[in-house]
Amino acid sequence: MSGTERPGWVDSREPVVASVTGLARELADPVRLTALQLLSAEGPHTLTQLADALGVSAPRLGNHLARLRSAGLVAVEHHGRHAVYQVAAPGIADVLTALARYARADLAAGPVRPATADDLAHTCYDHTAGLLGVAIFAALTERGALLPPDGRDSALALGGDPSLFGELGVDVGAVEPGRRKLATACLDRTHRLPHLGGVLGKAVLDALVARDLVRPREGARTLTLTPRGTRELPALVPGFTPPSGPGRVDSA
Amino acid sequence: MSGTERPGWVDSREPVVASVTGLARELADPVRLTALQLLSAEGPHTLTQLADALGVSAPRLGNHLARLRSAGLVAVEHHGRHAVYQVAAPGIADVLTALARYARADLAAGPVRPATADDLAHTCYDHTAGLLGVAIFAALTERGALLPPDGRDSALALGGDPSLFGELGVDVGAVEPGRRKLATACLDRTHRLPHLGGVLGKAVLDALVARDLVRPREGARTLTLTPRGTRELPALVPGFTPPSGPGRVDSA
DNA sequence: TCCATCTTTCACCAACTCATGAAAGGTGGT
DNA sequence: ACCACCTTTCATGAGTTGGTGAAAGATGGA
Repeated sequence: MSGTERPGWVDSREPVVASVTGLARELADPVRLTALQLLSAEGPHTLTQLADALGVSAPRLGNHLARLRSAGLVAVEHHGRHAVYQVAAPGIADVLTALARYARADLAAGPVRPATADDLAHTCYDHTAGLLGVAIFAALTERGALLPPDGRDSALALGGDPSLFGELGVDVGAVEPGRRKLATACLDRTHRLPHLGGVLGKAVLDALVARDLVRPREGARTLTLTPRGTRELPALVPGFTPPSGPGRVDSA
Repeated sequence: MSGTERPGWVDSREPVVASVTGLARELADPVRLTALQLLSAEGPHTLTQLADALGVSAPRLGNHLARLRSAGLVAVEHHGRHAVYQVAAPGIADVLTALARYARADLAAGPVRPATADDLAHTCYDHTAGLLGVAIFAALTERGALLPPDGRDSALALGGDPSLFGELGVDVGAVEPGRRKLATACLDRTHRLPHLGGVLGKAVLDALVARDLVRPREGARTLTLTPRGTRELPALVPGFTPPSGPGRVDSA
């Protein structure tokens, strides 16, 4: 449908083009990308918290954060001698999610099948991570059981429709937050998408184990899918499709 | 910039990180971004078609397309002396959509409110463009009335649920494609999101005019929202919210 | 006050990106 | 065969980006 050709299609001064390419440039570096993913999923962090988490030096991270700041993507608030960073552009989360999903499809189409058993499902402290954990989180937010993280608070708010929690075997009202937070988002290290943590995350994992859908392996973090889990989880958690065959996947 | 990163969060060899940052790098240039947007929305193009449309020289575009090709984002097929390019990674459309939506929110939050009357709604040949056209297209695909473009065919396929067409006042069965295609995606120049073209696009515009929701201005491409349109269109087209009043907009 | 800690800035150097223009493959029509 | 056209490659040079380490602001506690 390209009819009349005016110059201006490709013009870095065009606002939308400038906005998109500017954002893409910021996301094109591993440090900046990971920092934004962590801030977006898990809420505000101090510079050293972030530097520790990412395993980079403080000056290196500081330079990148300064860039992100002048791009308007993060904001800093000084509390005493600590600099607390948080995302400043709320819409960034959708972009990060779209990119992470693209990467999953991209790698799945590639030569190496990355889905080891450990990648399929494992525990992160006491909650579910891996592809299963990520799929559960996505289903919860899409079904309105959970509000997606807003990058400003490390605690997650519940949505208006907790029915999916019920289908998973969790009675939300019965889950008591003790010292721990009720629900948090925890960025999956490999998939770069959030999974559910906190007391509610533990409750979901307990329910899955109680229903014999997954089974923890002794002394390891890997969760194995039971035959029943392989059969029932894809229907229970839209978007979760174990890659061909039962829980056993031979790794290197 | 690379090399000595410890196995950890920030490692450009980590597959997901490499995939995302690699994609972001490709999207960080106006020529590559626009080429991908055009190919993704409107289907395959020849190199010179693209170069004409974008207003750049053939060698310049060729270099960028070579990059996109080795990044696996586009594929080329040689037909005689023509090189036909098309997108090779289907998931790219979702990323481009997310980025364009981010840009809209980003610019709306900025100092200058870009929503002129012309930007709100105007005609593109004989169909609806501007914010209204883009919102109609998004609503049609999300409601299942239209399948989103797949980057391989310039013609769009209809979805399984044409009810939104009915609500817009269009009887899909009565629309006869003559020489023109029934439905095409046409990339909006400013918003970088598709709107509906083809005979069906004309039918939608005609229906909106017949219902006195919008009114074409004599001798201009600008469409003005009627009071009725201002009242009824937001309910009819989810996602379309005229920025508080027909013409003038004051900053928040 | 001094000291430890957290944060930011700076300059240098290596590596990368991109536009340009010329020239070299290919292909089809005459 | 020739010519016109479409496409690709190449080298150059200007500009940008990113890691590093040292050093300079800030802040709070002793």
